[in-house]
Amino acid sequence: MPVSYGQIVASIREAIASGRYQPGSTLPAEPELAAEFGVSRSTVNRALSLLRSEGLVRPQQGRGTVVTYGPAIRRDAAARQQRGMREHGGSRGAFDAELRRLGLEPRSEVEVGRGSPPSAVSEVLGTGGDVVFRRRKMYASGEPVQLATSYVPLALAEGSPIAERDTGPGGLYSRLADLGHGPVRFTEVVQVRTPDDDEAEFLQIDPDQRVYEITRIARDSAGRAVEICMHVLATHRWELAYEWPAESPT
Amino acid sequence: MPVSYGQIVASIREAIASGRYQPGSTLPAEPELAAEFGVSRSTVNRALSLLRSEGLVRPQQGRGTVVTYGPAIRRDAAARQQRGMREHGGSRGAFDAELRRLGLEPRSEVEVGRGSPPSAVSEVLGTGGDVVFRRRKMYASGEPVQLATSYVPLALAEGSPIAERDTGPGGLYSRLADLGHGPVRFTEVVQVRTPDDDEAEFLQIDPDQRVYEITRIARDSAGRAVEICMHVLATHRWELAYEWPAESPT
DNA sequence: TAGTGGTCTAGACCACTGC
DNA sequence: CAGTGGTCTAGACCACTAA
Repeated sequence: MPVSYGQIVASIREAIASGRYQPGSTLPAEPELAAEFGVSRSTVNRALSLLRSEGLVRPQQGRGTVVTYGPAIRRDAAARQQRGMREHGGSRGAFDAELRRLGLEPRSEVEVGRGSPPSAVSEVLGTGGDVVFRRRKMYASGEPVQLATSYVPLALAEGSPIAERDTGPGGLYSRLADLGHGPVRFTEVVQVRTPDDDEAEFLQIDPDQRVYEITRIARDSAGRAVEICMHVLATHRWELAYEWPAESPT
Repeated sequence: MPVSYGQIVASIREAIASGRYQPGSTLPAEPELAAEFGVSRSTVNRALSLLRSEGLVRPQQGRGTVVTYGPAIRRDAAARQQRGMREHGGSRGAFDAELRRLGLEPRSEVEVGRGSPPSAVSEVLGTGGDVVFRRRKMYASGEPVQLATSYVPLALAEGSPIAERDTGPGGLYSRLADLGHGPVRFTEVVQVRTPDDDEAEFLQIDPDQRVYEITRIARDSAGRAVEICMHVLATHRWELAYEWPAESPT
């Protein structure tokens, strides 16, 4: 009875969990593992591919296969929208504060523009018209970790810092509040999928790894959607936290 | 230049998205696709494996590879804990109402017991002692879709319907309210990982597909954790929805 | 029984790394 | 240069399905 591919996955995964292979260390080479398990290198390679797609291991051509460091950056959805959180986070809002609290160095690149949004977005915003979009690339201590694109109806954003590169203290939501459309209620929908080519390249992940796609809708006190934001994050680097009261006010 | 595995994935994915391959229909056989793309069957098989791990396609030995029906059952975390939702949902709480609204037939199997919880759970509950656990297997129109295990401190649950198979109208949270420990605040943490063998078998998914692992903590008005519940759901069948107010009361 | 997908093999060629 | 992982091949055997 040959040793199956799944057994090799389980065996290596267990060896990592138990500490026999330390994070940062290099696994035995594929031909070596093939000999150890008594299988061909193809079979070992397939097993390592699965572990790579989980983010447990990072095979590198010419170097070897290294065990990845721990997992998760926590994204706390409720806390991000707290006023206090935003104002302590420096000029760019929640992402900065979030990462600094974890001892990481946040950095963002913003691209601002106008145009017609994807149809799914324009349906929710209701206005048939154009939007201001803010496309952000976000880094933690130099490593790319998140993509986010915000859409705000052009009629709201025009003439305010929302349409500028720097939205000022407190970020986008504080500017919406200045305009009398401060968001009072948020919804997020979380999905998991494989990244497209652009996302995979930016996040430095493989096409068979997984990303969260998070769609947030911010509504003002009149119930109008004033911003839609789509986030893309690698699932093996992030965990998502939510908090809400038992009986939400309507 | 050989046609690469990634191109085949992209090509088939696109053919499905564009409707050239309809949900429920069967793809051309692997040897046929191999001829079409000019590659070996191994390469086609690998490409289909990836599409299978995404849940886009379901290869079946002896039958063929069928295109999967649409994706998502929505799990609305905030709405689940609304009193009105619970009471309209029949006897077993939120899950039933959730699925009925989607036109699916809910069914649950519950196993109730006492014992010492996993260490991570007992840390949060604070009490070093035992718990009542409620392990549920949940089905939608006969198909297994969710695993959930609740932990409630034994001191709280003892002598109440919480420790029985049927928790009565409104479910577990209504019984906690009866005891003066009705939850007023919820937190959930979402992670994505591969299923263990038991989960894969119950959910009828492959070991390289992905599940959400959701950890919910329910707290009473004193801030005490009165229940911890862990959910396991296949990522390709569910999307998660959250809703919360801008300035949450402390 | 013929045809399907699941899996493993032995070998090959490649791009890349580090000495 | 030798050694690494990435990928593809041609073939094999298996378990399973449907006729």
